[in-house]
Parts: sequence; structure tokens; C-alpha cells
Amino acid sequence: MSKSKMPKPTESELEVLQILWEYGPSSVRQVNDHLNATREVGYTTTLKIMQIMLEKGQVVRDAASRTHIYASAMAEEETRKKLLDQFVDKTFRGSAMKLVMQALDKHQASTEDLNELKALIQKMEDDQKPK
Amino acid sequence: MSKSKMPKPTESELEVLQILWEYGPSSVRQVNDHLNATREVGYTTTLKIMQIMLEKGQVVRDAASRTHIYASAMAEEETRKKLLDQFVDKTFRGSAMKLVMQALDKHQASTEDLNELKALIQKMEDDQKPK
DNA sequence: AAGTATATACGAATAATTTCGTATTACAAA
DNA sequence: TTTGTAATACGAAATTATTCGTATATACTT
Repeated sequence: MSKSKMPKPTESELEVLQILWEYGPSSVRQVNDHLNATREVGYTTTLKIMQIMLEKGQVVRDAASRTHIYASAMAEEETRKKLLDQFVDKTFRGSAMKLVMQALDKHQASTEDLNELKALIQKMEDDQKPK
Repeated sequence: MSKSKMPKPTESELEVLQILWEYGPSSVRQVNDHLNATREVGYTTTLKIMQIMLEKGQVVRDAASRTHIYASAMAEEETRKKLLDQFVDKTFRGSAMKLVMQALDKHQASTEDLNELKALIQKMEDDQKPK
């Protein structure tokens, strides 16, 4: 309802959010270390990004001890959903089904995945013919 | 095979590509009109973007007549696939299935869509148990 | 207490993207 | 041919995002 208040995270910001979602509240040092597992980033660069995110309200922090601890202020599922919507719009001109087909077509799915999918489809079909 | 040569389009560039894909080869004026159906953009802004895209090789143009005609140089499906892969990576940490579930969960699907989906799932199941 | 390591704050350089103003050229109409 | 309209070319301002240097403060070690 009020998620639309949240600014759209940039690519760097999204990287930080993913780390905070996965590992929970973390120091700048910890986030920077995770980032550096993938690509080289300077410590103050990460610090700056997280400070900006704080200003934007995307993260909160506990400044009780010298080493501040940051946590995501954006709900994981909500944020992904929002980004997905924007992406479907921008790239698939709003056709979520086209996106689903293309995504399914290329990636491997496990048996459980497929079962879950079938269940979801069943549910959608039931919704369509309520009787 | 050599699609990886293509630079990743920016948001504005993607907007232009979508229009060229949908309406076919067009003049700057035409593209700009379509853009303005959604948001306000100056003519020379659109022109500049398309000129840059020409430099990058994302579009080609026929300059035979005074009004140049631009066409996409990037295949629609390939480009969408590439962008989708990047998006899955960035936003769903590589889990295409999570993306599919979330996309399906929210958007309405027609009966044909669902049938097509089921056919695809059937095919995937067959692939899994080759017998 | 002095020295070292590590933290935050802040400003500013760099880079990438978008936007548009202005000049020039081509065409059409009068 | 003169005038008006519409096109391209080009450069540079404005915006947004990223990166990092430097100053300063805080804690730890010896």
C-alpha cells in the first residue's frame, strides 16, 4: 500500500540489499567483503552507498557501537515484486506470460518445481471456471 | 553466438527498440511521437539517442531520403532473453523458478496461456524422464 | 601515553545517461 | 527566389550514479 514510497534501488543499492537480506544486519565491512567476493569495490565506496541508502530510507542502522550495523528497510518479496513489475513492463511490454514462457524455456526445473507450477496452474484454472 | 557483442541497451534505448520492434522501421519523428504518448520527450532528445544507438550499432538507418529511417539491429527475442537473464541474476539471484512463480502468481492468464504453459511443462517432464 | 588500525563523515572527481539549444541544411509553398 | 517548415548534426549543460581521497574520531595494543 505504501511501498510505492520506496525509491527504486539502483544496481549497487540492490546488491547491498541482497546481501542484507541474505545475511541479515551487517556492518559496512561485512557488506563490502561480500561484495568483493564478486567484484572489486573500495571500502569507502560501499560506505558511501550505504549512507545514501540510509538517507533514502532503504536501510536503517544501529549506531550504538562504533561499528554501525545496517539492516534492510525494504521487504524482500515486496521489492522483488515491484522490480519484476517494472521489468515486465519495460522489457516485455506488460506481457508477464511471455516472460514466464521465456524464463521457463531456458532454465532447468526440478520435479518439485514442476509440481509446484502445476499446482499453481490448477489453482488458476479453478479460479477461471468458478464452477 | 555473437549477440554478446551487442551492448546492453539503456532504458531509453530499450524504449526506442520496443517501438522499432512493434512498428517496424520508423523516422525519428514517428518514434518521438510514440514516446510522447507515454512521457514528454523533446524531438532532439530522441534524435540524439537514436544517433548514439546508430554509433553503437543497435540500429541501422536508411539515409536515402532526407528523413532518415531507422530500424532495429538487435533481434527482439535474443535481446529480451539476454535482459531477462541479467534480471534473474540481479534480482532473483539466479533463481528463474522463483521469478516464474512470482510472475504467474500476480498476473491474469487466459485459458490459452494456461494450455500453452501446461504443454511446456509436459515437455519438460518428458525431458526429465526420457523413459 | 604513543602509535597503529579501523571506523565514519564529507566532498569532490569521474562516468554514464539524458536532455536540449543552436546552427545548418534540405525541401516545399508562395 | 524568398520565406517558412522540418530535418540532421553537434556540442554542451543537467542529471544521476559511482568511486574514492582525505580528514577526523574511536578503540585497541604495547
